[in-house]
Amino acid sequence: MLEKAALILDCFSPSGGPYRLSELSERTGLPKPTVHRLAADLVGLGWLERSGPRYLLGAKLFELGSLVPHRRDLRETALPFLQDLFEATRETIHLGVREGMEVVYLERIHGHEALRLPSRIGGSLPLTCTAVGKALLAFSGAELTEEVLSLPLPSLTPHSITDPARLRTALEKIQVSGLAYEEQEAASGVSCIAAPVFAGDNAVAALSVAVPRTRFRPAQLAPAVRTAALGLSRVLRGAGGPRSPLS
Amino acid sequence: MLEKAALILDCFSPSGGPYRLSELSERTGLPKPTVHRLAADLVGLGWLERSGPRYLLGAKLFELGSLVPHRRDLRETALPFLQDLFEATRETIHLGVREGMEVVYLERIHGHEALRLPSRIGGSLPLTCTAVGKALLAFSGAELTEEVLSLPLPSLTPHSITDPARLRTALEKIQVSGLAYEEQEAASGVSCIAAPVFAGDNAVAALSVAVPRTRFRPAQLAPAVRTAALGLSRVLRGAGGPRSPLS
DNA sequence: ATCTTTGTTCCGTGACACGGAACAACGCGG
DNA sequence: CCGCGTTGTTCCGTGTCACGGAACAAAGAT
Repeated sequence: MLEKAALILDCFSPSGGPYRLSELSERTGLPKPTVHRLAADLVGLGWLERSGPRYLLGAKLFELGSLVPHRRDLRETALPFLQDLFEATRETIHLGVREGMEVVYLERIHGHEALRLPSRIGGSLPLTCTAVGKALLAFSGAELTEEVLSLPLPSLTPHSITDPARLRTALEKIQVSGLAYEEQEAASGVSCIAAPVFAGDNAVAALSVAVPRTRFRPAQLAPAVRTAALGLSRVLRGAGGPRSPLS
Repeated sequence: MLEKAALILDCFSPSGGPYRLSELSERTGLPKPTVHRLAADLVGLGWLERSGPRYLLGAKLFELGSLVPHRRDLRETALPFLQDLFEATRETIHLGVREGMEVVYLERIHGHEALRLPSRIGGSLPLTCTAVGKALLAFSGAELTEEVLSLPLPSLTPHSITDPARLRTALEKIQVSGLAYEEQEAASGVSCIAAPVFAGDNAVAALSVAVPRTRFRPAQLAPAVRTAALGLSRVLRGAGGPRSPLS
């Protein structure tokens, strides 16, 4: 029963858009009466909302989602640095963490100029075609790198790297420089530069600046991103303590 | 069964803190084996996580919560204005909406100086003792005002307004000026100024600047807050269209 | 070493989730 | 205006699986 409720809620990933009863029934594979009953229950709990014939994710989920400790704490301590980075660049800023073989975005701030990007808070993208993802991958241990390279590389645009050899050399450069670049691999017309945030040897997060390709000036962005990432690393080291628990 | 799962998850509001099995059992009133089984199921779905003997809210909830349309869309269109406001003031910025007789915060951005405030993203506070809440209340129709005034007024600090008459005159001033003030009513040592965001006659949101009491200069903050709120109102009007559906 | 508290497993019982079928309410084209 | 496909809702008999007491195991506390 929980499982079926989860199936229903998962329909809303990643579009979030409203669905009708029969769409939910079709997408979940559950019979209509079952969806009807469960959806009603979920509405009662505030996990879904219903406006006319359409179902939407409910406010309660927003409330619960905001409380998830990992996400909330990191976002909270990172925010001042993201703001610094935004003020320094006035471009779109990302904060992301690794989850399996994907990057999950915890925060994304921007000004009035809306860049059309596939990244969304709470959403995930392949590690291999975003700057944040590459920064994370380059500092997540050799085993993960090998695993990623052994699988077919997904692509978001025609520019996404799909050649394992190219990716490998790219990762090596990132490990040396501490900076990850990406040009139109996640969205056409957008370039990106990212720096890893460390807590120990491995990256626990990464932050990036996304810029329209036409005005991408890496030399000017690099110091800002690096500074922000190092500042955050330092605060995390101090806050979590050097005793940082393994699990 | 869904209801019981919801009881468990609701234990994490508002602290979000980790709980042990028996704490969950006690807080929910459910017998231990039941909680044990449900918690295991929830972990399987990613709605809870378990580190050692402690349960935490899981990453899946963050993902789902980020998709809730009302919250996400408003937050997204408001963000550039929040950034403007932050750059102009370099103080803590809030974005909130009304939900029943409380204000729910959708966003809170700040710099390195951490103000100790009761407001949290996804969290809710009484309408009556926050600037955002008062701005919302003043423009949510007379019926709601009367209902709020007819009930005992909650307080967060000794400075919170508890006298209905005082609150009534305060609301009238807000309706005239389009600005809501609050001094140490939500947190001692912190003052706040808020402006409503309109979509039609009523406020759909409000945004505020929170400042340490000692450097609270309303005359300098007021124009900035008002400008941001009006800018957001204008964009919302344009985006949602003047045909804005009722439901 | 003993006791207390917490976590886990087991399992018989019965509540209630389940979904096919039948019905009602739309919306559309003729 | 009226059939007709689609979608939403209600009903209800069946069978399942959630339920939680009891008993056991593990971890701290004294």
